[in-house]
Amino acid sequence: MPGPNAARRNERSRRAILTAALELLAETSYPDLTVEAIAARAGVGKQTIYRWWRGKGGVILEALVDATDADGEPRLPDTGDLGADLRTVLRAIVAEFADPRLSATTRALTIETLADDTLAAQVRDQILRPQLDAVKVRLRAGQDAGQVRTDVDLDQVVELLVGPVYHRWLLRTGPLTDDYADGLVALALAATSPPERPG
Amino acid sequence: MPGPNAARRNERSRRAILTAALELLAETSYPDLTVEAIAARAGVGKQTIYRWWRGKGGVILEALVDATDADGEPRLPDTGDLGADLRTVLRAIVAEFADPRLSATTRALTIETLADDTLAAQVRDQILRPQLDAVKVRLRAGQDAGQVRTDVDLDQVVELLVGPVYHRWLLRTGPLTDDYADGLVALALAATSPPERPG
Amino acid sequence: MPGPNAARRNERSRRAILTAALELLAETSYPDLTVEAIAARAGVGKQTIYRWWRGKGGVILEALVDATDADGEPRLPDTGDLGADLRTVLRAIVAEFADPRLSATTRALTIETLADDTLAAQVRDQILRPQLDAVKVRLRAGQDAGQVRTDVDLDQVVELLVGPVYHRWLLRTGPLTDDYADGLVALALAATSPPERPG
Amino acid sequence: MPGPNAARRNERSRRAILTAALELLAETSYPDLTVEAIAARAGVGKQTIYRWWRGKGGVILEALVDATDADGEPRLPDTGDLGADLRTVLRAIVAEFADPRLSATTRALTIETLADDTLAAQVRDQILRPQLDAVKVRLRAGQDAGQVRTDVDLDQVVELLVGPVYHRWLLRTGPLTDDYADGLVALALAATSPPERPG
DNA sequence: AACTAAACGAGACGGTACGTCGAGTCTTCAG
DNA sequence: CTGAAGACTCGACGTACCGTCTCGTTTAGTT
Repeated sequence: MPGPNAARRNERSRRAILTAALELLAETSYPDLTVEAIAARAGVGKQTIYRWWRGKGGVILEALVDATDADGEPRLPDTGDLGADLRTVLRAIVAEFADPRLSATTRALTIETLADDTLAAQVRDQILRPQLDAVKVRLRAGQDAGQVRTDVDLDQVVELLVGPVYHRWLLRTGPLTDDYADGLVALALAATSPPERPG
Repeated sequence: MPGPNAARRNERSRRAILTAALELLAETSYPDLTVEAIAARAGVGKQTIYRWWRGKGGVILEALVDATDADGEPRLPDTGDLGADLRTVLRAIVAEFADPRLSATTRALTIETLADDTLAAQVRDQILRPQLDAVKVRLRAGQDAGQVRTDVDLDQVVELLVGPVYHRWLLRTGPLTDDYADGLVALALAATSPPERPG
Repeated sequence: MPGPNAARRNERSRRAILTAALELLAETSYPDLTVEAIAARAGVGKQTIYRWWRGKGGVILEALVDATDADGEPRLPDTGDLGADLRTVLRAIVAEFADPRLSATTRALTIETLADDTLAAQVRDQILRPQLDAVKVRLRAGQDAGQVRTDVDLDQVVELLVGPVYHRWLLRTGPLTDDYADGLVALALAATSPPERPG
Repeated sequence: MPGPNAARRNERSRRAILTAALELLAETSYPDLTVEAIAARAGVGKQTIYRWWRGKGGVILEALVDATDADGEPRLPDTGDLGADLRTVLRAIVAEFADPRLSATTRALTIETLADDTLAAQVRDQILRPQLDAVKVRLRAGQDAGQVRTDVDLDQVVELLVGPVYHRWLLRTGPLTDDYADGLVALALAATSPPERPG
């Protein structure tokens, strides 16, 4: 995307920068994370960072995208039991937010996102959307199987599941546990289960 | 709370600082808001800010608390129609997040909150909790009136309403409209309405 | 000289301030000596210092004048042996400059003097002049006794004795010893002894 | 001497800083001279000053050394007439101290010198010593020519000439004129002329 | 295999803001 | 109604990073 000739890019430096950034993020808070420190830790000139990224936000984003891509396309299990499948994925999400190590990058990106619309769009499209869509796909399968009403907006249902977790994590209004995840799934299913068919 | 003798505090300076902070926040992004600028705008020495607050985060918090307190105890309407009442409040919340002016302070506090647990707790208890509790009170009234199942955790229901809005606002995954608010209320009601009583 | 009614002045505070100033001067370098510290040490409000003095320079001056006055009018010995008397006084001066404790105040006043003409005049007239004049008086007695030429400016001779000491002390160009003092006296006497009277 | 790589140093910035410092010193008193003002006047970041100097004292020192070096090795005239030569140089020294513009830097360095031993040593060795030595050289020539006694310490004689000037300048005890300079030379010569040779 | 141009490490640069310190002034309150 | 205590405005301090800008030095990809 940027001006310089990407073909000549030093992959070793790129990896060192991403690694250093994640390491430092695990050691300090995000506002205390500096481009200078990343460059020093990576054994790299500052210019090499600014040549390829717009700042620390971009570096963190790419680090996270890299990590996510390694997992391949996210795909939810489909055991036929919609509730069980949703519980599985929501428990995983809750666990990720509860883990201070894993949530450090999320926290970092959230901060940067609040002030930088460009970055926000990238985070949304490259990281968040695929994960939300995976849930949505599973819900659609539930619709097809008659377990979910057909007159609901599936995007909204996804947010009904994920939004409260995000809210609770950011604002620390309560514990992030498996029970909490299960409760959310129960509520979401209750909200979207089709009306009883009269005999 | 801090060291200096609060009795000798200059109320004029305090007000000038809070006002200046809110003004500047409306003019620039939060990361561009500096203590130096607040002091200059307020016609106050920087030391007077650092004497009473720990940084710009604390100032914004107090400014917002002040503004909130002025409104008095938040109290939801109770017209007897639970759905209508919830739509009213959720539309208000959505409108607030959609208004760039109003959401600037919220955005600012959210950023600071992500890196400062002390501040996070203050925001939660002094600003957020009262608002959430107001919704909760209305829901409990709904429970008493038999409009809401008695076996649900009302805190969780509140989050079911507010969490998705917060999620959508922060991550910009969709528009914040009245329709969206109404849809959330419909889902929440469907999730919590008591089972049909057989005739 | 100052505005406030001197009659109402609190002598206890005045003494406490002067004492605190001298104590602190012995503990830290002069630029590190602050009005704030003096006030704190003396158990006095800052205003009480600014009410009666123009700053730390004035305080130090008064402290030194006070100390000097206690010694009464300086008077050089007159044993009839001009050389011996001058050696006595010059050795004392050299010793005072060589003593780090005693020279701290002198150093402090000199600094302040360099930037404040008013203070410089006070130092000159209240502290320095009496000391120089005492030497001058002894030299005049020498003149009367025919030991000193009558065609020399005695002020200049005094400076001939004291100037080099001051120079050496300030610029640290050599040791300040009794031998050095004696050498200066010898040179000064040689410069001012009357011509041989032909038999 | 400092940490950073001197080879990469920007000579333009260095010159701008020294020039700005001298300009500002001519405009304000030394205590009112701030690093911030020097940086602003020089169009330079403050860090660039602190990177290469320890503070304003060091800057002034280097500015003065630079100016002095430009003059090359100081060398006193030797016309054969010792008295005339000494009068020439002492009149020059007196004139320099009497000139408010020229004495501003001297005054500044003296202040800093009083509180910083490291700087004092630099001033002594790099600025003062060469000037004093030049006088000493001329005196030694006088000794060789039989105009000065061989049993006097020439360093002491130099101080006999310069010390009183310094003293009078600092303490403002009298005017700094050519007559004063001539009088000092006369006294010094009288103090050091060899005894009459009996015919 | 030498040439050339870009990316690289290093780090100095002009800046901005930080959080602290002290100056000198102004206000409050106890004796 | 003085004077201690100390909060106030102001402005400089010295530091930390920002993002830009040279410097030589690798390191590719031509020629």
